[in-house]
Amino acid sequence: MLLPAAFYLRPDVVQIARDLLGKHLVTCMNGEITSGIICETEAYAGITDKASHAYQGRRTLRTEIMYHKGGTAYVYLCYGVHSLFNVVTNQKEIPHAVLIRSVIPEKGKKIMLARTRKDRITKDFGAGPGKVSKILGIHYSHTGLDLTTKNGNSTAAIWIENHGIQIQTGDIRSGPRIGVDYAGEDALLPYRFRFLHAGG
DNA sequence: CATAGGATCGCCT
DNA sequence: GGCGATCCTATGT
Repeated sequence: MLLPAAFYLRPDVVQIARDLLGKHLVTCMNGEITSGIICETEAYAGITDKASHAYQGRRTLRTEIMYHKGGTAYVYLCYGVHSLFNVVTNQKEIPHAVLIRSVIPEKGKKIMLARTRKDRITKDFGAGPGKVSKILGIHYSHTGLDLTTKNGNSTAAIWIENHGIQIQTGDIRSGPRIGVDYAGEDALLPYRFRFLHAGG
């Protein structure tokens, strides 16, 4: 059920990005549980990937989290407004990560509506990395949280569950990542994965 | 210390 | 489809 550390410690970040499709991303913020089914991800392949924050082994206060062991949350602020949630993968010191780009709301929909100040859940409610964090209550201050325990810290916990959803290869679309034009030829790598669920 | 820019979103036309 | 919001982070002086 709860994804074990071994899931994240595997060496192939692209495979992990595929495997995360259909898994449940769960948060518990101040006692409020919300969750969504992951249906879009992007792999960021560490020091050799021009699109990665850790390209060429860059280490800064922000990216240091990427060098933690697989199963750690890497959350950072984008465009001054959006917290983007990533799953760190691979062994300690190897800065691979998977960006979660969209989820289908599952548990705690009422809480999500309150967080977004909307009155109903539309089809694109959890589509987009900024929206994923918004509806699940994830903030960039949550960077560094351990995803392999439900305990987190006193106010926040994030984890991922396997509910046994089987995804056929034909239900996955891959393609280039979004918003990484600056990455030259690496911008063309097919590191983005989408789960084509029923109705979408 | 100053500055430029970003793995986006929502509202406007 | 075009654009402004909004502020942290990284880098340079």
